[in-house]
Amino acid sequence: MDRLSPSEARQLQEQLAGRVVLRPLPAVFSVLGAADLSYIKETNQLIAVIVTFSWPTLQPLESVHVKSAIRFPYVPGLLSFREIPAMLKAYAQLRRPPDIFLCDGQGLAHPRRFGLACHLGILLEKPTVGCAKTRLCGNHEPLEAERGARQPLWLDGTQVGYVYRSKTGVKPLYISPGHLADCNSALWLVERCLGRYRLPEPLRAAHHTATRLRKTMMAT
DNA sequence: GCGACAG
DNA sequence: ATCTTGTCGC
Repeated sequence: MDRLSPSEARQLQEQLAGRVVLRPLPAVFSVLGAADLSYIKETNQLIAVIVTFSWPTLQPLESVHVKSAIRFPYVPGLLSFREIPAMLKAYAQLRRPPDIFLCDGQGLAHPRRFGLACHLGILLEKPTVGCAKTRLCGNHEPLEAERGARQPLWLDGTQVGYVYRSKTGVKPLYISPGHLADCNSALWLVERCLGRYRLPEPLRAAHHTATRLRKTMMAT
């Protein structure tokens, strides 16, 4: 999965998309993981952070991070090829592997039905859920402004996820199953992870850690 | 050809 | 993603 051309990457996505399994998330599990990245412009590197939490209490368990050289440019639709190498490196540092992963990006809500969350799920063979801050593709009916409002996200006549207003008056979240999950349980998981803010707490924690590390490392 | 386009 | 201050609205 290293030095692919964009067209080869798209071809690989179409192939791997056939392996994605859609089904409800496990009813019982004990560790939830969340991953996020920050970018170090000066060295053209990525910092990958994975934070794990006990479920369902969401108490922090451990946090790992790695620096990784960028091997693939950012291309809309091919984000996973840029981020996954760093995420796998961080994953190897974990003492206790998560049962389920929350990802900062799309899952099924992708032109070839193979967003970042699907890719990570297939490689780790674990349930994953995608939670993106903005839309990549798909259409939906108008969303009410109140917290909790939701609309199915459609792509070519099939539902690929939900557009979900996590807080009143904020921009919605784009939630879609990655692997070993489905639209409804993906939304359920995100709802269960919400705290006071727009983003689910695990992703906020991973994002804050990644951002803080970037600034810390710039001074090194 | 034109607009859209996760992080 | 990152570059960036004040400011409008819950």
